[in-house]
Amino acid sequence: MSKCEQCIIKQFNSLKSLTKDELVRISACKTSKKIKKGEVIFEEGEMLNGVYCVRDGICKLTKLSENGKDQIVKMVVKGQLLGQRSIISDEASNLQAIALNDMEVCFIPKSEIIADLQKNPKFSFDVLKDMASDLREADDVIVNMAQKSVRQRLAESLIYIHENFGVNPDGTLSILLSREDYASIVGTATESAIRVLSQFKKDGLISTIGKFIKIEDLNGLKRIE
Amino acid sequence: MSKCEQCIIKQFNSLKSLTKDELVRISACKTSKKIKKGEVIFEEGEMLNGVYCVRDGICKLTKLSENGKDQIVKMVVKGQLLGQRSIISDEASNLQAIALNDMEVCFIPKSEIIADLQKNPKFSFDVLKDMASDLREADDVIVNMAQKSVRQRLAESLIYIHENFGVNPDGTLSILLSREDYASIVGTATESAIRVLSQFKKDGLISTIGKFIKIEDLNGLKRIE
DNA sequence: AACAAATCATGATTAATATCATATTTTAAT
DNA sequence: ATTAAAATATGATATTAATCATGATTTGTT
Repeated sequence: MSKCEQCIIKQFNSLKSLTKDELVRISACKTSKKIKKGEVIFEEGEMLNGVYCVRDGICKLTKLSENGKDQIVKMVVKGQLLGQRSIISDEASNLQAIALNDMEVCFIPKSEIIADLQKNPKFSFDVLKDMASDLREADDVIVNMAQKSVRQRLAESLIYIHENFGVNPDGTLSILLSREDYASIVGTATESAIRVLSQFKKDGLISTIGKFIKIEDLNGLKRIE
Repeated sequence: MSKCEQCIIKQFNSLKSLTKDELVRISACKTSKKIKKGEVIFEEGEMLNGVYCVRDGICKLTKLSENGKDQIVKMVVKGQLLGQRSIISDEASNLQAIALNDMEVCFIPKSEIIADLQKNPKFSFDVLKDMASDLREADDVIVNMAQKSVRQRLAESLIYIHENFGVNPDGTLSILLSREDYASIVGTATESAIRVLSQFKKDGLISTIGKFIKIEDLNGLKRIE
């Protein structure tokens, strides 16, 4: 099993602020896990015993609405941490995590993380910054949900995925999502998401290669009202 | 000017985790301010030089949407801190803060807060918890915005205000908001907010005393679909 | 290869909400 | 007190998106 001290993934999250010693200790008690596409990493309402460091793959964080529909609140990709919020507030998770493709994660026990948070101010400040950034993003999502049309939100989601999660060699979005997932990000009916994507395709804003989506006219998407 | 060490307000926020010494130091460099109803505390895009501790009054945090409408993202009341997020991420504020009534706040310079965050792990863990809680609330708002009707969102906003900000002696909501503010919380047109509130009144779910709103049938509001 | 199940697609209809228009009432200013 | 401006209210209409219905296509399974 590879060692945290040498793992390059941590460069992308707050674990980079841990000392060598702390990393060695974490490495000793962490467990690596492979998670299959579609598998649940943790459930909404579940008490987490630690955080996950995503070494590879992507997952979605969803919340079940009272009307029975799932809403995707955030996507977490390689390099990011999963579950800090619940660990910090010492509450059951408010979100469910589901793998969108095959994943590789390291699980770090809660006690270890909490100890480091209380001992290493640099680490805790880094986690604080992460959370501040998540909060800012959440504010943006709230405003978009409240004020923009489904067309706009879907266009912006495509742009967001393009800019934040990158593209494959052929230019298609690296993340493969079902139409239902898109609907669940945007907060609309699946049929509506399908309709809007079809329209984008007709208008030459996007194209599809198999199930993959490619943005053909980024500026056009940005101009959607 | 009153001293932070003796101020009871801090019991309600993370400043309570500061040591006596730290509080004395903060007390020495803080400034008290009175803010009139409607006054802007800070603008979206403004660099904050510190955080505000709200001693009295209520303010709204809004974000301007691209379509020119303001969205209320959060309300901050007596006892809470204002501006931590921006200070921590060292970015311009993503939100504008406007007083909803006359306020009294203490301004604590950024350098002081940052120093304490880096020195006092208990304080920084407390701020972390605050932020985690804000993030959880933001997730809930996202899901509500995405999945619920205007009627539901407005009903829930009334309940939220009732439960979190309390009522006056006559049972009316302690916070006085314009119909435009309600629209801006729910993310709808002002006319729509007015219409829904009128309907709630006709249905006996709420009543109004002057401009104040009183919840008459809490369970009825909760049952709104 | 054959089949079932899931996903994607599109049309028709309905429901929710935005927008525009216009009163009425309340608040603020002179 | 009078007037202007802002906030509240309500109707009519237009737009957006949800829902219901039905097929086509893709994917996974035996």
